[in-house]
Amino acid sequence: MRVLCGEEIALGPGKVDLLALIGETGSIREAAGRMGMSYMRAWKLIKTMNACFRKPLVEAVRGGRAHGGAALTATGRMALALYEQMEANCVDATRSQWKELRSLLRD
Amino acid sequence: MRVLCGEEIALGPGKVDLLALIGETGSIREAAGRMGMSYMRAWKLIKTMNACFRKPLVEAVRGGRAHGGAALTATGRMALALYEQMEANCVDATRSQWKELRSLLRD
DNA sequence: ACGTGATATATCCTCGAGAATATATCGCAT
DNA sequence: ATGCGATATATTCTCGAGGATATATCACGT
Repeated sequence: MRVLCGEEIALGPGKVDLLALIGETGSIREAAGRMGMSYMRAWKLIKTMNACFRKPLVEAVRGGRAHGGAALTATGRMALALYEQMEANCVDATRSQWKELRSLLRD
Repeated sequence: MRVLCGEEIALGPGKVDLLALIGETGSIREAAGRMGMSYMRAWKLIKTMNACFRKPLVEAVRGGRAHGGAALTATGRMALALYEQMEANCVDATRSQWKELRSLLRD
């Protein structure tokens, strides 16, 4: 499931996982590391997300006591929650057809 | 919405549109033309689909009275119908969250 | 003032997906 | 036999997304 914004992908599975991890860890670098992706890649995903929404989903600070960090904004937490709800609802609403379709698939 | 089969995409928006057009036109070439894609591309999509399912979704004949053509198999029609139902159910099941999420998006 | 560890951003480079091209094949009609 | 119009498949080529690398920036401790 993907949420599009023009040609860009505003939200997809990868971006959502990243959001969740940033919420947990409070760090872009740490979140990227846990997903096995480079900091660069994570940062570009975040840049895209922030550009797609009216308000940023992630806000980061440089320097400071903890040498910087990142956190979800209220909009970010809202978008994450909505996406997860939508996904759960989809799985639920397609269960019977999905079962039938899987039986037609090879693996 | 995408249906995966290992690493391959068994069904996605493009493939489903192609299936529908083949059902209507009875020809891979004609269907590809209407979607503005090359015959090669359409043929590769079909090859992938047929490989992902236990039985082919599209069967084609070469030569003959009408100089060949293509048609959906029973499995093909079933898969197409199931996908369309799943999509409709998803849209329905996520309407409220989707509306809320859209209000957070820029466009 | 300087080191530190995080974010921010530009620049180069690689690799592979997909387009383009070319060719083979089929089965019937004439 | 030969032509036709469709499918079938290999081969070559191109281009751009994404990774790798390098560097700048920040703000606080010490």
